[in-house]
This record gives sequence, C-alpha cells and structure tokens, in this order.
Amino acid sequence: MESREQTRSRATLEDVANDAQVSLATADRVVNKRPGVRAATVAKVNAAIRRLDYRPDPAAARLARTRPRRVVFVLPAGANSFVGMLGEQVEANVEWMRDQRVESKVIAVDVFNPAELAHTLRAQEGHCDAVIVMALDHPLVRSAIDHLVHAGTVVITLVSDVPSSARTHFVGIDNSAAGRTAATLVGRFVGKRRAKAAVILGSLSLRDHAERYFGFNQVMAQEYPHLSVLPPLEGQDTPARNESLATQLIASHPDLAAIYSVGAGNAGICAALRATGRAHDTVFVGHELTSASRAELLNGTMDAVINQDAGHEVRSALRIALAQWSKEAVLSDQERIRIDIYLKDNLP
Amino acid sequence: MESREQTRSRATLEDVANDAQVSLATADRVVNKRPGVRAATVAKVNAAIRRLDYRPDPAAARLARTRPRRVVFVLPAGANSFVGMLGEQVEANVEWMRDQRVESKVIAVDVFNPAELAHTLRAQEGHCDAVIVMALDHPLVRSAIDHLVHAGTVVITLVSDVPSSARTHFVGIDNSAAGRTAATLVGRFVGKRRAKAAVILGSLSLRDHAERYFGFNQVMAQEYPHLSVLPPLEGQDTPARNESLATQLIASHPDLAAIYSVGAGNAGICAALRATGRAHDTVFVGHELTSASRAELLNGTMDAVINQDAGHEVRSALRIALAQWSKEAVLSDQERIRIDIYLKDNLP
DNA sequence: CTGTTAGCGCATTCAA
DNA sequence: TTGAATGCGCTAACAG
Repeated sequence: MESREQTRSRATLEDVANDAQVSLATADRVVNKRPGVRAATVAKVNAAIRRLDYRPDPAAARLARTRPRRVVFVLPAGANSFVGMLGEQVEANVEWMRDQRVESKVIAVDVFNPAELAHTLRAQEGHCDAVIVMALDHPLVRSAIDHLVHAGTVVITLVSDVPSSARTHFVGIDNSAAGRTAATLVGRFVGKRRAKAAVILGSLSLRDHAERYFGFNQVMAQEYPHLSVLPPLEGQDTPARNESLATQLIASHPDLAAIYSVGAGNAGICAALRATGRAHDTVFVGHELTSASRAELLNGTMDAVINQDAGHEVRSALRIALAQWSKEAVLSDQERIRIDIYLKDNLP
Repeated sequence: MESREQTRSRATLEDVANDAQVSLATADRVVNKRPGVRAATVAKVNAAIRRLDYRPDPAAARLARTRPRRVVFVLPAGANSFVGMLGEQVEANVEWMRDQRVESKVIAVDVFNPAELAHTLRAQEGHCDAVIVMALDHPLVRSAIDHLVHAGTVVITLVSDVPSSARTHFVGIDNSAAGRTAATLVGRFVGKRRAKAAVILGSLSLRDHAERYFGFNQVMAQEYPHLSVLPPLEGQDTPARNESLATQLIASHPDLAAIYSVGAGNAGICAALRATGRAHDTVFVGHELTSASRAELLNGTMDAVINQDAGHEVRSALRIALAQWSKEAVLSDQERIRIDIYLKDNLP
C-alpha cells in the first residue's frame, strides 16, 4: 500500500511583481506581452518569473477577462456529412466555450476556390483571436494564413494541413498512415488469393486524398504484391459519380476483391456493390464514421471504416487555442488525434 | 457564406439571491446543498435558479475555493504495465489538477483480495471528495462503494466496473464488445480455412476477462463456424504461465491458426510463438497497447492490439469528478472510452 | 513608461 | 437560520 501526494501552493503574479520590484500592472504587462514597458523592466520581470516558476492561474484569468475571446471556424460549404459533424460539434461546445469566455462563429466557404478562402481568412484580421480552418494547401491560402499569424492571430488548421504555412498548430491525423492502415486492412481481409484492388478518391489534388493514396500503395506494393492496385479513380466525393465508377469497375474486373474509398461519397459505392450483388464478397474500406457508414458497417457492405473523431478535433482545436492565449501547457497526448478503426463490433 | 453567433451573459449567484430575496450566502448554501437553511428558503432559491437558468461559473468557483478537493486513486498493486500506465497518467496530470484545485493520491492494493480492497475503500470516508477505483466485482467491494457514495463521496469505477453498486460513474470500455471485436479481427485475418483458435486469459473470475471471452465466443460461433474455439486457458496474467500454455497449445494443435489473449502477460505468448517458429503464421490478437505490445506489432508477432486509452481514462474520470462537484455538464461523447484497434500502421 | 484601483463570480469566515 | 464582508489571482481602466 503505497501512496504519494502533492502540496505547495504556487507563485502569483503579485509575488512576481514584488520580487521584480515593479507593480502588479507592469508584471501583468510583460506576462501578456503588452507594449509600453522598458526592455530593462521586461528583463527584470522575466527573471522573477523564472525564479519563482510562475504560471498564470487560468481560473483567475478567465474570471477577470471581460471581453470574450473570439474564434472563427472556417469550414467547407456544400458540406458532406463529415463536415456537417464538425459543425455540429462546434455547436455542441458553445456552452463549454461560454464557461471559458470564448465565442465562436462558423463561416462556410467554397473549399475549391483558393482565392475566396484566402480572402475570407484575411478578412478575419482584427476581428477575432483565433481562426480554425479546414483549408486546402494553396499558395494564396498559405500566405493568408501567414498574414494572420503575423498579425497575432492564432491559426489552427483542422483535418487538412497547410504544412508550409506559419499556422500555429495542426489538428488532424497523419493521412499517409491512414492510407497504410487501410492497406493492411484490405490486404488481410482479402487473404492470399491473387486479385485486384481499386482506389476511388475525390481528387488527387486534395492533399489528404493524395497522402492516403500514397500510404495505401506503399503498403500494398510491399506487403501484398499478389493484389494489384488499379489506377485511382476520381469521383469528386460525389455519390453519383462514385456509383458509376464502381459499377464500371465491377463490370470490367471480375477479379476485383477490394475497394478502398479515400474520400466522401461512399453511398454511391455501396449502391453499386449492392446492385451487382457484390456487397458481401468485396472488401470495402472507407473513411469517416457517419450515420450512413455506420449502417453500411452493420449491414456488412462496408468492412471497416477509418475515422478521425470530429468531436475530438474541434475540442482539441479549441483547447489548443485556449492554451496559446493563456500559455497553459498542452497535454500533447490528449491532443493527438487517433486514426480510429471501426468494425461493426466496436462502434460507439 | 453563412454564419452564426452567441451572446447573452449569464445569471450570477447574486442575481439568484436578489431574485429569491435572500443573501448571497444563503443562495450559495442551497446551490451547494449545505445545511442550515429552512426548507421554505431552499424552495425559494431553487425556484429562482430555475427561473434564471442559473449555472455556477466554474472559473469563479475554482478561484474562490481555498481548500483543494481531494481525490484518491485505488489501483491494483503488483502492477502489470497497463496499470503502470494508469499511474503514470495520474502523475502526468498533477499540474492540470492543481489548476483545477484538486490534489490526488494513489493507493495500491491487492486486487485479488476483496476484503483488503473493501477495507481500503471504507477507510477513505471523510478523507477525500472522490475515489477512483479499479475494482473487482465482489459483494464486499460493492458494499464498501455503496457506503462511500452514501457518505457523499463521488465514486468512479475505472476499467473494471461494479455494476450492481451505487458508483457514481463507470469509466472504461464495453468488454464484451471488445471481445467481439477481437473475434472479427481473428476471423477475418485467418480467412476461410478450417482451423482452431485458442483463448488465453488471466482468470474467468475476473469480470472483464469473462466478458471479453463471452463476446469473442459469441461472434466466433455465429460468424466463423469453420474456426473452432478451444476451451479457455487461465494463465493468471503472468508471462511465464502464458508461455507454457502457449507452447503446449502449439504442440498439441498443429492446425492452430489464432490466439486471442484476453488479459496481460502477452510477452510469454510471443516468446512461445517465436520459439516454435509460428510467430508469423499464427494470428495473435491481444489487449492493451504498451511499449512491449507495440514492439510485437511492429515485428509482426502480434497482428492487432485492442486498447483502451489509459490517459483518456484518467482524464475522463477526473473531469467527471469535477463535473459532479460543480454540477457542470459532462460531454458524454468526450467521456466515452473507445475500443481502439491498433495495427502496426496506425500506432500513435 | 509605470502604478493604483476596481471588480470578475463565488467560497468562506464571522456576526447577528 | 440568515446576512455582511473579505479575498482568491488576474484583467483592465484610469491616473500619474
């Protein structure tokens, strides 16, 4: 029977002020990097902060703050259901946000129009404290992000990263790892027979789709050489296009053993599989757990769904923004978004 | 380009006091269910609370509280590595807890001794505000939990539930679903050939082991009848015993295609598999992602690991305790512990 | 550039 | 059984 405790109360801003021989207000100014303090004074205060191991008390800060922090979510318009879930999740967290003194707004933009996206982003300057954006990786967008960050706005990319930008943080999964995961699932579910595997994606110009496809191919080539991967088909994430692609695929490849759907629009593929009577003997792996994909998993048309938890992602983005503002520590392992694998048996 | 905002500032305790025509102190007494208030007064205040839709501001409450809340973790002694991870996770959260005005202590007890566990639990009465316990389901334990809860302590069962007790909350996974998940993985990885599958567990008297085994059998029988499941072997969660069990198993069943390890001690099974040269042609599914099982996944001896996130579990337990105390809402979907499936490709 | 002064919303003495 | 008063640690408005 072993035990352990913690005690010791922490240093306050006032302790810091005393130690540095300045006033509370001045100490506060340097902690919050506000202007109007001589460099020498800043140094004194910082020294005191280090000496006393000072960290602001988030509860006190939150209570004292009158003006709420403003965060803007920029999400794709014409939403597929995963994007819809993101929206619902921000909605689901307004209560919690209010407790944290944050207000949010959702703006829907056309993802495929970089100029519009970039314009929307730039327009937020000065109007909010953080923008959380599901962006596409394009020079215009990158520069808009850099601009915002330069102006002191926290920018968090969500789901789809803009790695070359100065974004404060990315919240999402490693898409090539997701693609590799899909490949292992496909390879092991199909088994040892020689056969073909198809890939249907939205567009190769979408960074996450391209990355998933890359990871998928990598593992298939290395570990399942008896399965030949057909050239990728682009269905624009629309069920209708996906359905006709899948139908053709099935017709022209009698030895088609598996389909990996990289993007959205799985309903079309399921329809094709059912119409051709191949729903149960073709391995079908796709992304994002929605009420639709959940049902397809249960009825056996889909065999596995790879997911990123939308709720986790929005909460995580919010917590990270909060942490940036008040320089709290972020628990990196709480904020890591998992590559979830769902089978019919472990559905939430 | 659509948008939406929230505003409106909330009612404070003072608003409630005014509305009910009592003092701040009295309002506070009824909100926190403290004694010494006439029933009629309580009713008045509660009416005001409802009328104004009052909810305490967690930041203010936390700031004003001088005496920290005390939580005690009661965990199994002689820890296997998963339990060790739980301990590390409480350690990893002390900083965060301090911000929330909570102090914690970890007590290690012999899980297999219900009397001692029960005694330890009862001993906490009056010494803490919450106990978070990884218990075993036994009448003595159940009654100790009921006793604590009756005394006003928040009791949260962790990982292993005591469903018949009055515990405030259970944080953990659905173990029969986990067992079913294991079965699907085994069934699909093995494929269509006739063969045998073995189950090794710690003890059938451990509720979670029994439940996993149950779920496993259920799916195997229904969906993979060509795979016959051998009678379960009890290895007490120890690597040595598991190794000899696995070795015998392999020797006596040439057509053994898969092993499902329900509990701890996977190192022994891996050793046996390697020693007999069967590491790569026997499907091996086990539980809990540790540095060891991670390595076995990467080297191909284990094919899948089913996990419950230890960090998520302790944070969740903590958040739920906090929410109970300050009657904040709990985000159920944030607190749901997932049945994680890890392959070598989606490792964190 | 720096200091003084009020609160934020609630918990908690201490009086009545 | 109830109320008045104080302060938690920080932000922000206002003086100097």
